Amino acid sequence: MDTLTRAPRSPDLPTVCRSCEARHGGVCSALTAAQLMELSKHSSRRTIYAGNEFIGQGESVSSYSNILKGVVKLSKVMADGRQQIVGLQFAPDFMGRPFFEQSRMAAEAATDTEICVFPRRAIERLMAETPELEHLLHSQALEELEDARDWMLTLGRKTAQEKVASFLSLIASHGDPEAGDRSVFELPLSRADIADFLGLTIETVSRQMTKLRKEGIIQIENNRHVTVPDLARLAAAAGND
Amino acid sequence: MDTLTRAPRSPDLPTVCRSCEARHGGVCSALTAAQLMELSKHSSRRTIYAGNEFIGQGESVSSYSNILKGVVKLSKVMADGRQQIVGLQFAPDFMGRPFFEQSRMAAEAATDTEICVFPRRAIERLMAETPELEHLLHSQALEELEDARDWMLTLGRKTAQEKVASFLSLIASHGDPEAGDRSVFELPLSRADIADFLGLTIETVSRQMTKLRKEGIIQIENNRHVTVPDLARLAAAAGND
DNA sequence: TACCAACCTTGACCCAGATCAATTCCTCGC
DNA sequence: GCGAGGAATTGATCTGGGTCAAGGTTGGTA
Repeated sequence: MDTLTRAPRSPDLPTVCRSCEARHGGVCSALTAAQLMELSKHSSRRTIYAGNEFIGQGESVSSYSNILKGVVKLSKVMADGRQQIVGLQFAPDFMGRPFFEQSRMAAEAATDTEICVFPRRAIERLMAETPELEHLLHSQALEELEDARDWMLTLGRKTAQEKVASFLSLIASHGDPEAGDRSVFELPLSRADIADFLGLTIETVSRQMTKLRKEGIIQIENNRHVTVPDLARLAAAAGND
Repeated sequence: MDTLTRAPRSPDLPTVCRSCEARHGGVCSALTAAQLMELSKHSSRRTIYAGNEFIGQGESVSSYSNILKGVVKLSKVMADGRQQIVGLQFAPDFMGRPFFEQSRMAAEAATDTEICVFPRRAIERLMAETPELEHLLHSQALEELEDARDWMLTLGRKTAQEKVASFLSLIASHGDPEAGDRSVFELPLSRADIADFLGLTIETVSRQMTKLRKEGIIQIENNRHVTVPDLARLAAAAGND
């Protein structure tokens, strides 16, 4: 590993994953063009339809992936069926649990999702020879940790109203930036999923959405299409300082 | 960084932090003896008494530390004072938020605590030149992330009874292993802290402890000293499959 | 050995959110 | 356009855990 000579990054070669024919998110930006080409040979694109679970809780994981499009929910389930969504992954997030053979949660497509899959071994080899890649994944993990801890505050200490407003704020800030306008977005989750994310019931989520609507903080069309006239007001309703 | 020659690990030199005169936890095991000696020059030992906050929320962080003894609680506070403990750090955990200049939470000693402090820059320099160190901190971060997500399930979906039992299980499994027996331990947190960790009130924590006591699942002496006759029964009460 | 202050427990009551039970609303196939 | 079936809303009622209010313990101090 010490003796490995890394190919210099060449600006001539496109830094895209060939098999995906799409620019990857974070992972690829730490790789040289040569490494990317090599990785491309082992990677493949997959489409996963909404509601499809593609990694089960307790399952062994032999591949990692980049999310190219869509939203993936990560959840933990108790023996009696109680469920908690512990994280959402948006494009262009990298998904994988380096070092853990067994997944301790399930991954399911919330919306129709496209991912680029590479074998676990390929990433681990690259990580061993490219400190920049490990650094990138490390900082991603720390950000996810920070997000998870923010959500713990939401779960443990906020009221139903604040939880729902927090969720809407989260989606507003992670929503498709192509639309340009952060104040109009589609909800990627059903009411049932929102409830599982917030530690509430479907009925409570629905009631709080109605309440926010009647207070003029949000507008809802066709269940999923949300408009927020004033994002600051929503943030205030979420209890954010 | 590519050209840096790392000193070989020498078995003759003790891999301990000189100024601490104590063996470090994870961080130091990835360093060579020479690096450890160098790090020792910049590190110092500190004692922090229970209840002392040593990193404030929003404060800028210029040093990292190893916990040598004691328990540290990490917490987030809302503008109106509602508080959530988002993690506990036990010896010999490494504490620090590489890459984040600003701490987004507070760190406070739960019990009397001894830490070994080094400047942020020193660790960052070492991390840049030692991939093993980054790898170690990366895997620690992933484990903390997994723990945080497990706790999200506890916060979002468990009953008060299950939450308290989950907390006791956690302490039993992280408690001082010198005692040998995992079924007898001192609680490192007050009832108020336990409540903040579980998203409950003091009164509810107290009532659930009494209930567990009356059911014979635990014994309590002097508020803090706990005996668990049957750890499996406690785990079952915590809702763990 | 007595006092004080912080911490913990217990009781009575209340309310936010859960549960149970209908409707009503979308979406999609035909 | 029509109907079927899942998804969402709304209403009525219940309850787990919060709130408010006393006491009881414990440990430190003199």
